[in-house]
Amino acid sequence: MPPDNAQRKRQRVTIADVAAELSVAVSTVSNAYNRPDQLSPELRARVLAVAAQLGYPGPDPLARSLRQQQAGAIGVLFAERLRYAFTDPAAVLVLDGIASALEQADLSLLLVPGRADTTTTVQRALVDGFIVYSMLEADPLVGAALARRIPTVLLDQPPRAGVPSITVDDADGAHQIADHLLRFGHRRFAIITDRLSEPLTSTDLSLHEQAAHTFFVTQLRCQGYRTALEAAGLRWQDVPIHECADNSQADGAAAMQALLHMSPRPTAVLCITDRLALGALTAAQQAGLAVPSDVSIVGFDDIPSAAHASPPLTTIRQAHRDKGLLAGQALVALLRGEAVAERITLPVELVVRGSTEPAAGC
Amino acid sequence: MPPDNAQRKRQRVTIADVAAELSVAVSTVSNAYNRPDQLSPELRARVLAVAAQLGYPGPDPLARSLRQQQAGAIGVLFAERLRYAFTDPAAVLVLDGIASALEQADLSLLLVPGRADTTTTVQRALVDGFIVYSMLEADPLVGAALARRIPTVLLDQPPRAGVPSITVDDADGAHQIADHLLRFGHRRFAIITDRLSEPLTSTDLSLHEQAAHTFFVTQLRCQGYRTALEAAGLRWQDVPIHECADNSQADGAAAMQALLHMSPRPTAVLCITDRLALGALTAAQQAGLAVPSDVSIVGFDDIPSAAHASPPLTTIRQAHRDKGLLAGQALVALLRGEAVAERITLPVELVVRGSTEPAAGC
DNA sequence: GTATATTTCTGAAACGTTACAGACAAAAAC
DNA sequence: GTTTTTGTCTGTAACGTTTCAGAAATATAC
Repeated sequence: MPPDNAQRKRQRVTIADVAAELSVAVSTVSNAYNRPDQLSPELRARVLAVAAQLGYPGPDPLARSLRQQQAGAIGVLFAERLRYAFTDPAAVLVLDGIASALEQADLSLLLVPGRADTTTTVQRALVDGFIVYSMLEADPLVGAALARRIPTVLLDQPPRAGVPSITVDDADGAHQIADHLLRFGHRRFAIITDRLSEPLTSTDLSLHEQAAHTFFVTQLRCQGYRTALEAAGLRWQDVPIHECADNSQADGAAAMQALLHMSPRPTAVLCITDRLALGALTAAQQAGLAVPSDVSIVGFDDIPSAAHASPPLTTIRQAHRDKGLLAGQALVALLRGEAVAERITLPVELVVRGSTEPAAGC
Repeated sequence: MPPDNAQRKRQRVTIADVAAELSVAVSTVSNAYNRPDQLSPELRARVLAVAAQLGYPGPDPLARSLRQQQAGAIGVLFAERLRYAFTDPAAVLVLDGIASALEQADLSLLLVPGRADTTTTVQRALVDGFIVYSMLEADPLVGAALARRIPTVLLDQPPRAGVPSITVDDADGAHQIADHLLRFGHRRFAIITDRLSEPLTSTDLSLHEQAAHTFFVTQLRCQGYRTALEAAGLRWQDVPIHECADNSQADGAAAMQALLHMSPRPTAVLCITDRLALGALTAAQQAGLAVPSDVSIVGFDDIPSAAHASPPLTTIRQAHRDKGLLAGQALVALLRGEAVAERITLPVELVVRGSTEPAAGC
């Protein structure tokens, strides 16, 4: 299709053209669209007819939004790559929840691409507010969003004073699921996690230093594992941690393969997400190991496919969709000038399924 | 959190305030942000310092967009409920593809909620273009989008003159997969489809009448089934069609249960999507039937979980992600004033897996 | 030392609306 | 027959930027 068709950028028809054609005031044309009660039905009909004839596409949204000082959309900042939003099952559920909240408020949802090299998309996003979801605390995009000084809600983010935050009790979940394995008599653990800036092998201080470069939920979950294992008398330094570049099944499988070469082999593998766990599961089985009799594997998140794996995955359930819904509702409330809780922490629940059993010799 | 905190709508700081404070022209402040080469580094530093001190959040995106006549985002119209976009695996892949294309062009993606009762969200969407994806042709939202007279690409939609359209050869796919079953000797078919306005049991004319109220791909696929079956000497009127309200596994299962009560029972079930097929599969198995020996089941789309089902699903593969990518790229080209193909049709591929086998007695 | 660039800053005109106060006439109230 | 209300329509001032031609000052060329 040549560009010189109906979609070509031809001379723009504005409200002024319609007004001129009819010899009425521009405000009258405006009223025809926005306040039908402010003019006679006959005139309104004429205005609309002339507008159609002239090819006037209706009031320009940008001009209207500038005048009314509202964009009618909220922005979601999530992950480095926009496409990731559509790939991760847990994220999909969260976005679904956000979408539900917005739908009720007639707001649109702007997905802002998070290229690390520029913050301009955030600075120029036409939105009335932001939901910042699972970004690195040090990510410039987060700073750029907060610098906009528009209503913002943090979701799975380190809380900041003055900004409503919704978080999940990830540390508790990690603690619970590690405890579950400890009660089964497991003593040789390994951890498969997504990207850490450095292995979590040093002191608390170092934990804090690297915090800004580690995903908040990753931090919390690792902390949960740690406190549980240390409470059982295990030394954190002795627990092998395998770090994956991506939260994907493929990376989980690769990590598992690496762990299987260790000796003594771990009898329980703590995966920081279900996707990694599912990968680990298949890798273990392909290596000829039986799950859970040779090795117990647990995940985190209870994504839909966790229940359908064989064996089904023992994991930590959280209400992904409600989490998103809550965040969306909080932002909507903020936009309306209503009060909002500064901090909400959602509970988690241990879901025991077939991928775990007592350690051999118990 | 009380609304009177840092996020309260306080007196707004504009570029003029910064300029006044410094006794420079507003254009100088503007240049400090947008054209650093247009002013001395010292003055620029002073401007930025004063801006920070005054709490100026940077140039207002709405005003900038109005002035520059571009929103920096494109809108996607999809399904009735925004949340559906995040639920359907095929749609997720398509959106992922669209997102990739936009990411490269530094454009954001606006998901417009499609409430049938109002078109205002479409009319007011702050976007430079639209991708209309799998909407009912008669949906007012589609009309509203086209009425905006901004660059638009149709995806899995009935083509319209002057608007670039990207479609998939769904009819061919349906024909192929029906043929596959016919070659296996099947003669007793049933069809499970998503919402139709009326059962597809009448003449071609009626097909056209209801077209505007049926999803385009549903139409194409049903046509494909029909031509294949009729070419094999079967009468379309004799083929039971079960219509589902939603494209969900649950609805597919319910449909299958209904079909199982028929006698003679169909030996082959054509499902118009993989999700319906997966539901049908489990329902058949729960009813004590073996798939494929008692009944062959096929899907359409080759979503990721189709390969992981047991038995894995025979289906029609299409390049969901590439489809979205192509649509995104076409829209980007349109926005740049480049020429774009008016019509692209993507091929499909039959993927034979374990859910089909020759009919008993062959 | 004049003419020509170059750098740095300015002012006003858009961008296309909507909100609001008011003008005018016709209808309603007393 | 005056006042009050109602119904229609108008004009103008925002909304907060960016753009662009040009002014002023400073540097460069000859």
